[in-house]
Amino acid sequence: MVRIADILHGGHTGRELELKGWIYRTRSVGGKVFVVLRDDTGILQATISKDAVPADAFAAIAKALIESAVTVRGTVVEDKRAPGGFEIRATGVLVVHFAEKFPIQEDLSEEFLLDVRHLWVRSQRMTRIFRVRHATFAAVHEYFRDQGFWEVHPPMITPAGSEGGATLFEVEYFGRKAYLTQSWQLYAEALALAMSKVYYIGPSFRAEKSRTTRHLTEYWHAEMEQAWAGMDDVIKHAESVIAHACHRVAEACPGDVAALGRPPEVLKAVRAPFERLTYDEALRILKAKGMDLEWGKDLRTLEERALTEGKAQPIIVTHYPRVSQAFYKARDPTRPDLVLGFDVIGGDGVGEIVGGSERETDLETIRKSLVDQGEDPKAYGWYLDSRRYGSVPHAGFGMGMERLIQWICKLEHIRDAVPFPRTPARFAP
RNA sequence: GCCGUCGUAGCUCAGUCUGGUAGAGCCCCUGACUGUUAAUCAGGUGGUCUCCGGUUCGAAUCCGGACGACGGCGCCA
Repeated sequence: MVRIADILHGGHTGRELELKGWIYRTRSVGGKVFVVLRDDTGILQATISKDAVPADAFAAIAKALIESAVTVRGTVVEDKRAPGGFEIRATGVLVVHFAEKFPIQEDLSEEFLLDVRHLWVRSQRMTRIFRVRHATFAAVHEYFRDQGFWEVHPPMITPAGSEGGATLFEVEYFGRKAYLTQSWQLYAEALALAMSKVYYIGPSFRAEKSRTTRHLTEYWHAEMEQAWAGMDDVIKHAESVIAHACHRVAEACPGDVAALGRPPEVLKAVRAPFERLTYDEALRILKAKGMDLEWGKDLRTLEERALTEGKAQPIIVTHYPRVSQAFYKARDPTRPDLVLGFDVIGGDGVGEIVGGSERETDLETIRKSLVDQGEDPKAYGWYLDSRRYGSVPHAGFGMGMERLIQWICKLEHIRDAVPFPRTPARFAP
């Protein structure tokens, strides 16, 4: 089948061919109808003259509304008057389906677009993002496989959470309570002791009522776990996988990211290592900017924005205070009040893209952390077995795919990084 | 969990302060136009003013409540 993108690249100029697509715009001037068609690769104008096609076909195309499905047979010509510089001059045209009045027009509100999301996904903006998403997923898989990681899959239905008392979606499981996974974390550690280097990309669910431009209740999580590795080892993977994804997207869809507001040159220039600072250094920088954050408090949106302001690529913050960090994060042997944990923080309001850490290997230390956080170690019985049978240093991270895509595409809101976003207020369409 | 804004035609909104027969643009329909770029021009269709209750001779408008949505913060990826 002929692709519009190939026509726009001059690949079919002068040829007679048949194009299938949907009406994106239609204009009529008496004896001529200009129909802009879209397919999955772009938009192209078809020019239909009254005297070049059968009378009934002309009458049909003249009254076909936006989003009608049509096939056009004709010759591809280069013409400056056509949007995009190319058009197809029809010798035949068939309206496969006459669309009803399409609800989406020029003036749009966020609310309405979310109501008709199933139709809005046809827009140029959304299809551009989908192509970038496609390339991003491919790049992340490619990176980990090239680096010798095994793709292994955790369950989506789980008996408990991984982040202490965090917010889980409950599901009824044959009369018992189960939960949708919010991270493969605990399973990853078990799998890393089986397969050494493991990764996976899949959905995570968080029942947090977060009303922000960077939260979804259902999002795609790229996670990795590596045995015989420390924090620095996995930081390198985090930087490299992000850089690799940026490069691949820049190669695969430069026009799409450019149209979305992210010049492909910026993506090509993303390079590891990223700027790295410790939590203590971050606090000093913030203080110099007049933002006094109490030691021990997590960086908030405000602080993350200040730290990434003007940066062309994400930055990394390491060595967070141990207070209120997840129980499985390893203590810094030289500073027991810190953990060997890190975040990759993107600019443009995206914030934390990656969160990771070296894992605590000592059974008793983990037990104590669980108790300190008010958890019952018994509930983590199977997980704690990883510290009973051949416990080794290991580390890993989780990356929010939509956050990465949000950063790459410079999206104002994370919900556009996924076709049908799930947020606290909305789970339809 | 906290704070704020909004709800009128299919869509985007005005009208609400100061109560008196529901408005505009776009879409759509009809007609004109053989190079339009959000085409243009002329005419036309289209309403449970979110819902419930109250005040009033009279409520889109004033009062009370409910519901829904959007935006921001916190938490996280």
